[in-house]
Amino acid sequence: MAPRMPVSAPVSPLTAHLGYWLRYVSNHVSHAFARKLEDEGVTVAEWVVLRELYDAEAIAPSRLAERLGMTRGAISKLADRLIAKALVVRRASPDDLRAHSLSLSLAGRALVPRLGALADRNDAEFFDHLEPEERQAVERILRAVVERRGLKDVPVT
Amino acid sequence: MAPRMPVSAPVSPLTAHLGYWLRYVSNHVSHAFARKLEDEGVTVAEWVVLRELYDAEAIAPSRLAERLGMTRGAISKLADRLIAKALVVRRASPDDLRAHSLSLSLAGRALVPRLGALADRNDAEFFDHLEPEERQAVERILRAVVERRGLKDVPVT
DNA sequence: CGAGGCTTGTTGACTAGGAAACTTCATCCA
DNA sequence: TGGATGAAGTTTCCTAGTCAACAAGCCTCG
Repeated sequence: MAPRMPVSAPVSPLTAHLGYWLRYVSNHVSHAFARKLEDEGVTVAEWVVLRELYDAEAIAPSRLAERLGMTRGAISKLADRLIAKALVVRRASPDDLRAHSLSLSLAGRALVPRLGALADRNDAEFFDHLEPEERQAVERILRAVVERRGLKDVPVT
Repeated sequence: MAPRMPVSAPVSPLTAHLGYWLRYVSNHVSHAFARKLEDEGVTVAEWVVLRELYDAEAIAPSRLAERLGMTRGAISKLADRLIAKALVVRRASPDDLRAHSLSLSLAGRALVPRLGALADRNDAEFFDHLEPEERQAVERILRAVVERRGLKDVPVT
């Protein structure tokens, strides 16, 4: 009957949660990607914006904020940075004096494929050893989670 | 032969990368968890530290930094906050005058099970609809990625 | 011994994003 | 028509990290 430290109630370990593993791996993937992008002078958030603009031709900051799950404030600053890097152009809308539009500069458009290659390479480094079925299973499951939760805003960093 | 916009080289969409889906889902899981923790006045990073200390009795800030994949600077400030909330105690080591140790206060120890329940609930909200095999498959695959990359530092936010 | 070189923890400068206030403009409808 | 309402963007303040410089203390080996 030795005196003992207070006995603690059992609490699930961090590793018991799928969310833990998602965050763990996701953080490492993003971090590795960030280091690759560094050489091109771009952050992950900036890459996401550039990639989004690559398809969109031109897009309003608000819509971008919705799509990326960021606040308009954040987009405003992000756009400032991208404009300072001459990768993005901001234009005032002729119809609505409040509205603006963002689109890629020529330099921006030229850069995206290079960054895309880095993104491909990064993903491959982490996941290429998976069996195709495994890879598809994970993607399918994650998509289903998104679907089920009705998530509409996208992550960023 | 109408004049056309510059034709863009094909670039994989963001959604082509598994890393994208990991980040997407992970961000939402963490965010939802953060909102639950809010009621208890604690952040996700703080929860991770508390949970870590729950098992460890006492631990050096540096070790914590390694385990959590944060810098010592970040841990230093994080500890300040937890101490300010009276959830954690910092003691100087008698042997090594540089070294400190962090451990839970009684209030901290009492809080962890409550937070653990929130963590369980949060994970369940996102992933309980999965078939057990699906859930296990995802966990197994993510663990394998970690193993394979030799990742040793853990994510945070 | 004692000087150089680690390690430990803290601090300050900086970065990126969120929340909310604010400006400017459009719109709607009484 | 003109005042209320609300949307678009920007800005300010706050938080929470990193990085790099630092002080203090340990340790090693000449």
